[in-house]
Amino acid sequence: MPELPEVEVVRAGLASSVAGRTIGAVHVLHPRPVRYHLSGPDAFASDLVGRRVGVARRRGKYLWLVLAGPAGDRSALLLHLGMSGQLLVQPADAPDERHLHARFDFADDGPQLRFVDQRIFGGLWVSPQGAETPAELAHIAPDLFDPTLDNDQLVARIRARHSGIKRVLLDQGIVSGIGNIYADEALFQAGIHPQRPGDALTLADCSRLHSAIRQTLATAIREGGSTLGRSGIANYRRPNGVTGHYQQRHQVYGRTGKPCLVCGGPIHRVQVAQRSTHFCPHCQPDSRVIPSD
DNA sequence: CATTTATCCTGTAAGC
DNA sequence: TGCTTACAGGATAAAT
Repeated sequence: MPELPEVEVVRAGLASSVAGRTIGAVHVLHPRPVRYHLSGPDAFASDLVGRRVGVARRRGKYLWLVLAGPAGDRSALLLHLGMSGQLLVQPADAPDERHLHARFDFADDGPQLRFVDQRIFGGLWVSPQGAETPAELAHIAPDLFDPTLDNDQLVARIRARHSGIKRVLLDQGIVSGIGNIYADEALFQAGIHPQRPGDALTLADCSRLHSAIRQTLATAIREGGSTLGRSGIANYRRPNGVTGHYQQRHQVYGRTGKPCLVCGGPIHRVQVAQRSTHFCPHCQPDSRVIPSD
């Protein structure tokens, strides 16, 4: 479930656990997660050994570790968790996790950084000039916490789309960081039907949606993100192994058929962009424009 | 051109 | 108990 809140919590966890440490060895146990590092797994490892980890940054669902090193080198270790990726900081003597695909040992022989990913949709690669903003992220829009976000432009782009608003929110080229869970939660909070066309949103709708997204994401970050299910394998955890708690605050996601916490009516589920979409038909009417206040 | 779908993977849970 | 099918946090190339 790594969406913006989970990635931000992971970023903060890495900032406090691996920043300032020097990479001693890199073990790639499965080639797929480093598929975007075009020179191959061995080159991926050798590009990182001896580098000191600096600041941990994030944009949308991507995060990167700036690498201090030879003067003038501005490279970064770029990471994406995909659907089921986890970054765990573990003692060197901890047994290998199931689906452990890459391990970073540090020169101080302290806890290791491990990349674990059941579905292997995630990826790790070195971005040569990626210290500020990796070139690989050129097509990814700023997220709602990015100071460079142009809100007027965002509203214009939303209202230029005829697709349903949920599909628009999931498009990382429009605004980044929002995934399936937080799209549903934010649209519920804003009182907007997920299939309302973007070009049918009023300015007041956009303003309410903007506030709802920011509040939803900010609260989720404070709660450590959302950890779903009980199976453990593919579940999101912070690098220190602690689970998130925001799933307890979900209003619509995963609540199909249960009573809406506002009006009591049943939560519906439909498919939007091949993703399960949860909403309250009463609180999120299809066509009617809801007054701002 | 904008928009939608099919696909990459493994695992779990539900239905028969 | 076993087998089959649907579904799961995302991103993107290919098709429409």
